Parts: sequence; structure tokens; C-alpha cells
Amino acid sequence: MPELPEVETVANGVHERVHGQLIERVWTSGKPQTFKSPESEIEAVLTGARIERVRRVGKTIAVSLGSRGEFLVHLGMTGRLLVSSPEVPLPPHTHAVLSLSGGNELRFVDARRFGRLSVAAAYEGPGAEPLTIGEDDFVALFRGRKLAIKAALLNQALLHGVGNIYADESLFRAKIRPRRQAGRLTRAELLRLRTELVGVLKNAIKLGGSSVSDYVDADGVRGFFQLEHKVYGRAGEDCKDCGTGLKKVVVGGRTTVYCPMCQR
DNA sequence: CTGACATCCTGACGGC
DNA sequence: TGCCGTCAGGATGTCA
Repeated sequence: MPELPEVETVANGVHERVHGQLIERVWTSGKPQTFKSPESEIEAVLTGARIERVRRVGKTIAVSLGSRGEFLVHLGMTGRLLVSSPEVPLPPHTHAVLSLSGGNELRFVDARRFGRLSVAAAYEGPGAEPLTIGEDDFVALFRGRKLAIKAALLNQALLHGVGNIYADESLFRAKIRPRRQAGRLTRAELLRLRTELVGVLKNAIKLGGSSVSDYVDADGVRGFFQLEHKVYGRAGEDCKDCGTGLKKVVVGGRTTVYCPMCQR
């Protein structure tokens, strides 16, 4: 499932291949819940627009269209944003096709339809940016919060971009149990969490993200960070650091895996 | 306001 | 082999 590193990889890859190009034609599938803005509005804004920049904001891909605003793509769980030749057959579950002046198509494909397309004037994202937030601001995010630290990490209004994989992986590396109350973590623990979170996100970006279900980048290529996972997807296996059996619980409504020995 | 929980959707996987 | 039930999860909406 695409989180910050996967979305960043896709956004950068798409940017390289489409910036500066004109959107000549737009086709949309008509599946209602895929479109957060009316399809007619999306088509009107996109058709004839020039793509200035493609970047990541939280887990959202924001395509800047100059004075026309931004085209926002949220990949949900199984969404893919692909740059393809028109000669390549449309994959099943294609929901939008943008024909570009460079001759290629920008395609949005999403089997499970948790992804969303919309247009907006400008997009800032709901929360703070994990890669650039300072120490004091990071610590302040969790002050007084009674929910579990894992649930707090998943809350996009606090930090945006972190999902289930990198929440579990950063908590393991920071040696913090996922169910600890966020507001009761010490400053030292939160600073450790910030360091490990930034580290794991940057490392994952370097490796092209984690391909666990069907995540691929703009060229359809899989990432490699799943090979570095210490806990995510490893329920029932042994901790790579200490050999203790990893535990699986539900926190914040999400499957959560942790090491009861390493994480306190 | 804060937090907990159900809901959407379909492919993959396990069991028999 | 093939069928069927279960599971996965980001954002949103509802409820306490």
C-alpha cells in the first residue's frame, strides 16, 4: 500500500516523464466513488492544461496546472499512476486516461477503488511533513493525546504520509510499543521515534518503496524496501534482532506487529 | 473535541 | 482442482 516513500517515488517518476507537457484529451471511467470532484469539473480543468510540476504532499500526488490549480491523485491501497504508450492495452480497472502532448498517456488504475481523484485551487495537505518537521514541533504533536502512539502516527491530521508499514517499522526501530499512550511518551522516546521514522522513510525512498500488494512506480517497476521490513507482514515469525516471536494485535483498527522483547 | 469503530472494494490466499 | 470464506487497509462518516 502506497505510503510516503511509495507516493514520493511515483510522483518523482511521473514528474520526470510528463512535466511541461500539455493534456490534450481526458477520459474518465464514470465510477462514482473514484471521483471526489465531479468528473465534468475534473475533465474541464485538465483538458488543455499544462503540467508544471508533479510532487508529493502527504500521501497525495499533486499535479500543478499553473493558474488552473492542481489535479490531486490519492492512490488509496491499490491505485497506480502510470505513464504508458497508448499502444499498451488499458489494464483492467483503469479509471482515468490523460493523453499528453509528448505522445504518452498518464493512466490511473485502481482495482480496489480506495483511490480518489480531485481538483483543487492549491493543496497543502492535512498535517505536518514527517521529513522536515523539527524536534519541538514533532514532540508537540503528541502532547496530551490519549490515543495509542501507533494510532497517532496513522492520523494524517497530525503527520501526513505515514501508514501502517512505516508506523510499525519506525516503532520497532525506536523500541516503542505500539499501544503506549502517545501523550505519555517521554521527550527522549519521541525524539528517537522521529529519528527512526525519518531514517526509515528516507531509506525506503532510496529503495523505491515497499512493494507488498501491487505497488509499482510510474514505469510499473516494483520497490525493494519490503526486504528490509523488520515487523510489518512478519506476524508469527521471529524478531530479526532478538529471536523472540513477534506479536500481532490490532491498534487503531489496523493490524499491528511488534516485538514484545525489543519494544517497551 | 477526542477517540473508537464500521464502511467501502476486490484480489489473494488458505482450508477442505 | 475448485470453491468459498476471510483478510487487507486509507479516509470518511457516525456515534459515544
